[in-house]
This record gives sequence, C-alpha cells and structure tokens, in this order.
Amino acid sequence: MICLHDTLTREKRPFVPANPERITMYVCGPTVYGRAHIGNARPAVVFDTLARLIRHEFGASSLVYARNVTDVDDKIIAAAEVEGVDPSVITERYERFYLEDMGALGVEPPDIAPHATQEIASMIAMIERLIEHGNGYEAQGHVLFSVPSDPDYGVLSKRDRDAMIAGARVEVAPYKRDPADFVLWKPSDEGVIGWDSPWGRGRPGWHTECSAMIERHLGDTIDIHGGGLDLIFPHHENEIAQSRCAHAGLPLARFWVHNGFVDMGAEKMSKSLGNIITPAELLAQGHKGETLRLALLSAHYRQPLPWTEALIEQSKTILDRLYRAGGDAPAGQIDDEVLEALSDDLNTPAALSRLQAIDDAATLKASAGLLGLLSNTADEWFRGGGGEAAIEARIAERTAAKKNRDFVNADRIRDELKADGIVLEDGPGGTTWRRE
RNA sequence: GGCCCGAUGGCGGAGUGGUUACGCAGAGGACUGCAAAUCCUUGCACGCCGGUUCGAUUCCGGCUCGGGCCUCCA
Repeated sequence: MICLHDTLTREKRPFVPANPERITMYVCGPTVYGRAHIGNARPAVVFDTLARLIRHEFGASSLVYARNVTDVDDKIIAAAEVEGVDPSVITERYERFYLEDMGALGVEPPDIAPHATQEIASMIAMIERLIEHGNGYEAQGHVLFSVPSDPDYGVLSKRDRDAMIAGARVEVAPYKRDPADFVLWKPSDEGVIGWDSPWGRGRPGWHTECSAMIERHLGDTIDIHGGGLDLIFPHHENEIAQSRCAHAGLPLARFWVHNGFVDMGAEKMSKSLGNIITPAELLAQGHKGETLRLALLSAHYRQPLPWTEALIEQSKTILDRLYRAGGDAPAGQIDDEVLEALSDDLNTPAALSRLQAIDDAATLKASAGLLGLLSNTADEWFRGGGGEAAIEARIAERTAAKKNRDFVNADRIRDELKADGIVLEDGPGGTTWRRE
C-alpha cells in the first residue's frame, strides 16, 4: 500500500488509483532554453523513483508517465534572438542536453514526452471550450481566463482572489477584466513564432499547454500530478481552473505531489539568483551520476535539500560501500523494509538507511535498483576507464617487491598510483585496485 | 503586507507521547610490513516561552529565526 502526500488536502493518504491497470502521472518538465541545474534534476529523479515504485507495486505496464517539454516560451524566443537562430535550434539542443543529463542520473525516459508546439490544436480547442462556457474572453488579440468565473479558484495554493490582488507585484495589463485573470493565448508579432487561431496569429500562454496535453494524452482526471513547489502558484492553480472548467467540474488530479527545493546556502538554487550548479558541471568534475542521484534522494522529497560538496562526498562513500556489498550480485527479492519506507510517501532517507543494513547481496542489489541505484557492476563502478593493463603491470611489480620485503619500493609504487587516483587494497586473495 | 512551510548532534537526515533511527566525519580497538578496505566499540541533538499530560523532541498556543510563493522558476 503506497501512501502519498497530497498538496490539495495537505495530508498523506493511501494511493488508490482510479484504474490500477492504467495509472496516469504527469510531471511538469523542462522549458528548454538552458542547461538544467541540480534543482531541476530533483523532480526528475523523485518522480522517476515514484514511477519505479508504482511499477513494482502495480505491474510494469500499469503506469503511463508523461513529462512534457515546453518548447514555445518567451525565454526561448529571447534566447533564439540572442543567437540569431530559429527557436527550434535552441529547443532541440537543450532538450538533448536535458535527456543526457537526466540519463546520467539514472532517470528513465517517461512513457510520453509531449511537446507544446505539437499540441497547438488541442490547446485552441480547449480555449474555445472555455470561452463557450463563459470562463474565457478575448481582448485585444489575447484570450484570458476569467478568474471570477471560477468560484473554486485558489483551492490548491489556499489563497483567495483578494489576497492575490493585494499582493500583486506586477502591473495589471489594461486588457484584463479582472486583475487576477491570466493569459490563455497571446498574439505573436511579425517574425515571432506563432500559429493561426480564431483570435489571430499567436501562441499559447504558459499554463494552457499542460492542461491540453494532459487531456489529450492521459484523460480528464489523472492519478498524480507532480512538479516543484514553486509551480503550485500560479501554474498548477491555473491548470486546475482551466481543466476543471473545461471538464464540467471534474478534478484534474487525484493527488498533487510537489518536491522541495535544492538549496545553495540558505537560498533555493535558481537561474534568476545565479547560484546554480549543473549535473553537467559535476559530471565533468568526475562525479558520477549515480552519486548525484543518491545525494538528491538523501532527503525526503518534500524537504529542502542543502547542496554541498560534503553531501556529494558522503554520497560517494555510501555508494562505494553498497557496491562492495552487493554490486556484483544478481538481483534478488526486494527488501520489505525498503519497500515499506518508499511506500510511506517515498521516504527515501529511511529506505537508504535500511539499504545499508541489508546482509544479503542479492536483496541489496534488487532493493537499490528500486531507487535507481547499483545499476552497474562493482567492476564498472570502481574500475574501467582504460589503462588497466599498465595498472596491473605496476601492481605485479609491487607484489614482487613486497615478496622480497622491499617495502620502500612497494610503497613508492603504491604512492605513485595513488597520485593518479588509483587506490590499492591488499587482501587475502592478492591486491585489488579501484579509482577514487 | 497576504498565504504557505520549516527549525533534530560537527555535518546530512528519519522518526516518535515514555527505552531518542541511520549515515558521514571524529575517537579507540581488531586486522595489515605500513596502508586501504572490512569488522567491533564509542562521544555528540530534538530553537525559545507557556499549556495539555503521570510524562513532550513528538500535541496545542505564542515568540524568535530561516525559507518559499504572491513575477519566469523544479
């Protein structure tokens, strides 16, 4: 029995899918205008882990997991202008990078990856329906969602319309009937990416795409909608409003799951604060993707995660130990306590703790696999990378020196290898080596 | 200003109305030619003030501090 915390009700409750043979999960994916940072990677890893758990619990083919790619957006347009290229050059490049980076973290591709630019027709259809129902209106080439037309607006973020207006820090656009109204469709100037629509040439607003893609690929009401904490308002609030109004009051999602931030110091990591660090950089420094994955899972997904060098080192140490204990074992049964921890609102810290106490190698291998860990053999983890023959030759040299009790030379060879990042370990069966 | 969330040992981080996980780092020991790895042992905490209770780190209220959202944001 999996239990999940639902942001809508702010409580943890049993996850009972509407249809256990077709469980639907949608997670807000990247806007592809720049390289993903570690904070962006957290939801990818968290929901990848949740997907693994659901598949284990309900069957490999039980889950339909969709993660969108936002490939039309003002930031993309701006980036394309800076480089003097078509927006598709930007979006294709950064989507490729995104998949590479997430792949390195052991994130499996979702079942469906809808692209906003490929879904314009369904967005237009949904906007038309909203206008018909009196939830949307056209004004100066824009189409806006009428927040006052939806009495339930604000349920997810727990704020009422007046509070939002009182706290508004942006000047209200003159074409809005109500200050809280948000854009469903906006006009595109000459030379800017756009599509023909009943309201002229334009492009969809930020929130429209998710609602339309969910409807088309997954249905009116999905089981799980995920994303980062910062998407609760306005993005998910607006999605809820659009979808509910377009679907005669049916709820958009049965569970809303939000992950906390990765912090740098006391603040969240974000591009606008300029305090980002990317998986690509860390990988280039020689850290392994699996180390970063374990680091991202070391705190509960709803808690903030302080990102430090020490966290990476600790994660590496833990993985080294896990690999020694079970890296080469065949996958056996999954440990009950690991499963129990993960089933309790994805308590990965507790699962990780339990992992380190498992005696049986095969059980360890399988249980770690549920978290997307221990995906290599111990040999791949500790060694590999070329130059093995030369290293073996040096070790043979040292073994000969040791046999003659020439410890000065034996230690010199060991120190020289150590300087190259090769650590030797003398055991009863001879000397083994690993890369630091 | 409004609305949310959090505060656990040197660090990371679960959890619980009463014996306070676990990991990393540290200390001691075993093993080793010396190391490394491994194993054993070990010190260290529940922001402050009230309340409820036989008993609170855990529940309630207040306070302080920190963070988030209200604008693009995972």
